[in-house]
Amino acid sequence: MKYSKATDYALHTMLFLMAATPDKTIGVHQLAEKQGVSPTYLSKILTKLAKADMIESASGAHGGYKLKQKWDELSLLDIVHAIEGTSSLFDCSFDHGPECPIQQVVEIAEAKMEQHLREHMLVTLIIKMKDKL
Amino acid sequence: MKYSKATDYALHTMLFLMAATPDKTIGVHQLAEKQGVSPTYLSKILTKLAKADMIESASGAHGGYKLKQKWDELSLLDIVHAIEGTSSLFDCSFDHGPECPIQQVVEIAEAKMEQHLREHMLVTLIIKMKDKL
DNA sequence: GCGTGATTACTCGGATACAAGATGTCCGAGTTTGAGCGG
DNA sequence: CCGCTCAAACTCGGACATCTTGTATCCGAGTAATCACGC
Repeated sequence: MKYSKATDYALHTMLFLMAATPDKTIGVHQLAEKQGVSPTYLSKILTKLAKADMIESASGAHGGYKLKQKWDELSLLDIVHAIEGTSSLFDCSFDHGPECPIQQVVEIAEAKMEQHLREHMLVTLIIKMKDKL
Repeated sequence: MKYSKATDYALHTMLFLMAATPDKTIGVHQLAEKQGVSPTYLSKILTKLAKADMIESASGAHGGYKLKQKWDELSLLDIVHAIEGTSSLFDCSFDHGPECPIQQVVEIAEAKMEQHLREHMLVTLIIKMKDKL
């Protein structure tokens, strides 16, 4: 049970974009190189973020990705959800009545984790690590 | 990002064992049938629980699995850890200094989830659903 | 100088390849129980 | 009635087979900027 590497790439890419001038578009190539990923693969991940309306892509020469408007309101959870999806951690496959007690406990636990991720904005992370990007 | 079905099977199997007379050994076949899994596969999962010292196996005729001593002290988290492993949700693959701030946030979030799972004992779940097994 | 077209530098999206892990099956080996059988 | 043997009913563990998902690459198509060229 792990977050995929895609989540890792997505998070770091968002930090890069925020650390740079927020309005500037940056090419996939440059973003990929910093993290040692192939540009095509990163592009796929960024497409997901674009569909989640967090960034937007500009095609053509000097194209690339840049942040959308409310980028300073994004939390860690937003990114995780965009990449990993929002479905529950646990699906009870045994039929015992309307609600599985195990399921309920796990869902609350999951909610606590998500709450913590929701409380942490990407912007505040930038401050902590701006010099290390 | 999901718990595997194996975790699901493991949890339910533990509940079955607890709902039955705790000292009784029950065959894999019977346990598997209730959940609609193949006995051989379930056996693999139960081997993990046995290695984690939660249950013990008795071979030979009338063999099967039964709970070990401190079964009433087991939490949901114990089972999850036994099956899913204990490694962290997130591995930062980007090199920026000793500690990745993202990593720290995720780890705390994860700890909150685990705390909640740790607080819920399997025994208390049994009470809620004893009639539905 | 200005429009037009070609070139270049990009992203986009689908198709595909590859790898790893989850899921599930098969079988040979070992172990305990209990029944059958001979003394 | 006792003890020995043997078959039956199990689990154990390793070796596979299969399926799904994550990871990654390739390429054709589209698009925007820029440059070249002709008027």
